[in-house]
Amino acid sequence: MIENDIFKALGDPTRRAIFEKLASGGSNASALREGMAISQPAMSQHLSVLRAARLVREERQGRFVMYEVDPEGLAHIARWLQKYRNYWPARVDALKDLLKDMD
Amino acid sequence: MIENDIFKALGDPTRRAIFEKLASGGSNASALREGMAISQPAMSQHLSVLRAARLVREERQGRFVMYEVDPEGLAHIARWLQKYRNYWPARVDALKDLLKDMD
DNA sequence: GAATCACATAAGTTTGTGCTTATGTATTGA
DNA sequence: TCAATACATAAGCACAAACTTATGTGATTC
Repeated sequence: MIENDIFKALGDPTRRAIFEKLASGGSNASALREGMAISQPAMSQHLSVLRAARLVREERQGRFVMYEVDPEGLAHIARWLQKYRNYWPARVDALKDLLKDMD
Repeated sequence: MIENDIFKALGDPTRRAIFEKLASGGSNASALREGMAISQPAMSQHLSVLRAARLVREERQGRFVMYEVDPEGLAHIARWLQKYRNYWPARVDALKDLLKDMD
């Protein structure tokens, strides 16, 4: 049940902050820590949780490990959300616009 | 930080099951329990968490309390997701279709 | 107004989560 | 090959979360 991993991963504010940082550009684990008052092991553990949820993916580059957003996790949320489309309020125009952009 | 409440609420499989049930039709708390191997207090507590996250809303009807999906929580997830639209994979056609339906 | 029904809340227990310090592992460069 | 760097893993601790049983509260019915 991947939804569990995804929602649990995003249920922690520190992890969402890390994810948000990565969303504005890939980075290695050490660089991610800058300005974040978080220990190295804590960061490593958070990244591990995000990776298990497929919200983030890694690629080793020498002795650094580059992290970046994995679209798979986000896509999964989008698919989950879609199941409840009947309940979305009428004012999702912003979302409509964004999808127009993708054409 | 409402995202915390929302994602934490959805991070529990029992709570997602409850939400899913409500998505296919409003119901009172007792009716929700049917076929769910969950105690009455547990259900009440789960509903309380879902309500705090604005994923669900209630309305007292006599001595019953009707629960139904609150669009506000879902909309909040949609808005959150939208921030990362750059990372959505190209194949979100299903989502596009759904938005066409809303026109 | 007393019993009953539908549900909420309280208090306690167990398990899970997020952190810490300590140590291990892979890669690089002197 | 040895030290340093970048990161992962292990173990332990404190707190939160999900359950339980017991009890409280508001609405209905007799």
